[in-house]
Amino acid sequence: MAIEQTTQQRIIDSAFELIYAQSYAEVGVAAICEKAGVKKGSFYHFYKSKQELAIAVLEEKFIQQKSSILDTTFTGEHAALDEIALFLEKIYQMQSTLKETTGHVLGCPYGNIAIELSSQDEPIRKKVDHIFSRSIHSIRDCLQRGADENQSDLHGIDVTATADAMFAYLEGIILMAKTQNNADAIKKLAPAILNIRIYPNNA
Amino acid sequence: MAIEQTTQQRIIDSAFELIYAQSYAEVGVAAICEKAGVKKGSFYHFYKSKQELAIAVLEEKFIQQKSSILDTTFTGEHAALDEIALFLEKIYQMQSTLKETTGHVLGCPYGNIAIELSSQDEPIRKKVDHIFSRSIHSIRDCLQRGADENQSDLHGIDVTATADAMFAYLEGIILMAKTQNNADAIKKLAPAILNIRIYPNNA
DNA sequence: CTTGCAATAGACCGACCGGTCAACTATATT
DNA sequence: AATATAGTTGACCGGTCGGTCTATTGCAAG
Repeated sequence: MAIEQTTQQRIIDSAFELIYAQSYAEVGVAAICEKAGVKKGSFYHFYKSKQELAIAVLEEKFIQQKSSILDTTFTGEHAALDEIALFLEKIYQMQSTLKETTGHVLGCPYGNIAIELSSQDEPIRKKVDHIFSRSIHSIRDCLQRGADENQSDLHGIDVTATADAMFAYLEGIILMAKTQNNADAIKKLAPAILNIRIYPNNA
Repeated sequence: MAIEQTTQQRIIDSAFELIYAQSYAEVGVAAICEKAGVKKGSFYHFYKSKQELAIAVLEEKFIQQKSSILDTTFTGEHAALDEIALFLEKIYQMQSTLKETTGHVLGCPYGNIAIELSSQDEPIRKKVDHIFSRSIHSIRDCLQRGADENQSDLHGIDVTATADAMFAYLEGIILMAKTQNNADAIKKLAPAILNIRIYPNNA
């Protein structure tokens, strides 16, 4: 049962938790080190800067969440829109749990970083952009299958643009839930994602 | 022609510009004072803390933007969905101009603050929440009129929830544009806002 | 002319920031 | 046992943070 974690893993986990609960700027390297039980010198042995750590955290945590959430939701076993609805339900559950345990709806860890740092730190902006792309990819594949199988009225949509739009809506309702500090906003607004559509050449 | 500004106004304008372009945490009181041409002692004569200033900035700038954007868009002179489309077009224009002038799509000034500080600073969270409520109010009134007049297929929708959903979508596409540092994302995703609908009792 | 107060000025504070560094230890290889 | 290397330690750096304090100015009312 002994959970043996490497120093690097403890740094990444601590950094994620602190930054997610607060913000990138608010969490200092010293706080991350303290939580991880690591001295500052060791920290800079593994990462040459706070920024480099942040990028490692984003990648590591996304990979974890992709396999635990995205890949278990978009399995291709159910109707496309059912899988999307299930996805939002899981997001709601997570934010709801966060509210209960921490007192705050913390929102999307990647969206939070994107908004805080996109205009100040280009490497981090690109990292989040890439993570968003990979998330949207899961939605796009789901929609593509639905369109190919003539599910709902998905036939004829611009699959890529519609996946982008649905993801944007998801980020939007998470932002509202965080601003209201109330996860129920997600539950209330979730259904509307199912009738988002973008069609080709409607410029 | 002499634009005489009070010290307080210069502080608020400087703070808004700096915080909008960077972030709340990244911009120090000293930087705000320097940009405003004010000494620190004067700053703390008017505001008892950086937080108090931030709240004043949010209120002041929202009032300005409400009268210059919301009130000139949602006039009741056009069809409801036309006014909403026009609103998104204006948002696109603003972000596009920002990209050209500053090199960055800066996103929503209130959404940025909400995400950065909601889980750390309750008074600021509440302030942004209230600003969002007032913005959504404009959309709701617009939709209500459209529903009353049987425009499009707006009759029978949950007007309040649909207004919330449309606003969430707006925030979402602005977030995507900021993350991609490309205002065109707004233009591409904007049309889908028009078929967002939430109906009563679909729990 | 004087009293009083809003506004300005700028030196100063302890705390904390990200990051560096030289010294030390543990482990694996030869 | 000797060596090399990865990992650890904690003191230390200059700079910045939000905020305080005292002294001074400008102006308006008596």
